[in-house]
Amino acid sequence: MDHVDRILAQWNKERPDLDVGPMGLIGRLKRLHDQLAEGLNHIYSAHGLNAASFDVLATLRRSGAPYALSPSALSASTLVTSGTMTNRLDRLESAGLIARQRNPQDGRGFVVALTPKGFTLIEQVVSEHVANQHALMEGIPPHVREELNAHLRLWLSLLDARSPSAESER
Amino acid sequence: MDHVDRILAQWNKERPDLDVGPMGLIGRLKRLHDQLAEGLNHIYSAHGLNAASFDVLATLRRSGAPYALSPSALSASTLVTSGTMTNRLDRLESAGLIARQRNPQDGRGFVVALTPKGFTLIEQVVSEHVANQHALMEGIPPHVREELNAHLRLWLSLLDARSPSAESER
DNA sequence: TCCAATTATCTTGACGTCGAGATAGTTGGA
DNA sequence: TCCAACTATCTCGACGTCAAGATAATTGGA
Repeated sequence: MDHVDRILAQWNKERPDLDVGPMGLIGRLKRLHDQLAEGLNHIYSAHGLNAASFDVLATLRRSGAPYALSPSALSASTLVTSGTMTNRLDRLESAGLIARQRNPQDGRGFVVALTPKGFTLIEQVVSEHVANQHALMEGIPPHVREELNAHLRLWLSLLDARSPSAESER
Repeated sequence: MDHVDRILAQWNKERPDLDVGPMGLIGRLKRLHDQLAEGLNHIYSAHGLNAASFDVLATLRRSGAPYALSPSALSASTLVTSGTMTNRLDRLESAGLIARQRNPQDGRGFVVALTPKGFTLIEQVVSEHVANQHALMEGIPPHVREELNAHLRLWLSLLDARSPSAESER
């Protein structure tokens, strides 16, 4: 009897006409998402970061040398708007973790690169982050992980197929 | 090969020392969460609501007659801070969907109740919301739903057991 | 060569959320 | 009866995000 079960019980009493099966699943997924976000945040904040700044630094790091991308490429990769990316970059720049240089090939644009300080930091934080993710899944048996992964992938693909929005796949 | 797979492939190339299995699962869960949130939002916004206001109205509705709770009870139920609840209630009150009355039993507090307009609205929106949730799971076979539900419940219980934070259960 | 259309990025204003602190009212014990 | 401690709610300031629009530079075709 968790938080979600209590909500379903209330609906069953108040609106017995509704089949709230999907609500249970979706609700539990949301709760899990929130708990995981909180768990991940511990590592970020221990290094003066948050999910937004980690997201940018990690994207630059995993893009490979020279660890530089345009703001447009970054916002496309991280699925946020250009305004949001401007804000993130402003903060990371004043923290000295990234540097913006004008793109010599295209005067309209910039190239955003990890500074040595930014590289060193993200290298460390990513290691801790991955270890933390392992810890957050501790106790979940391998076959459960496999099924979860397969089921989430299926659900995601069904939704992506229906929403003509982002995510072209391939 | 979806968005998550591409990220994992980059990490495997750049940091082959890291085991990013859990990252795949957690990443996919986050993507799914975001897609579902977007899907749910369609119904909310069609009625001038968003997730925050729906959350409050639905909590009042499923609490049963007389559809009234204190701001504290509401923020506890919806897992947001008191400041956030004040903001939500301000907006719902100016929209005429809820009414705040001083609590006659305790001069410090208020009682927040659905107005007739608020009740009629949430009654309709909840019906559409539940139908929408069914639609968002269309194509997922029954046994997958059962396994997903069981697995998410397990994961959630493991996390709750470890974080002494909210969620006392029972 | 020019310029209208396009593109890259930043700016602005509105939200929603949080944490910390302020305000007002209640309560239990000396 | 008083008042220190507690409680309910609101206020304030800082973030992070988005949508829409502004600014500046590039580009392709007449």
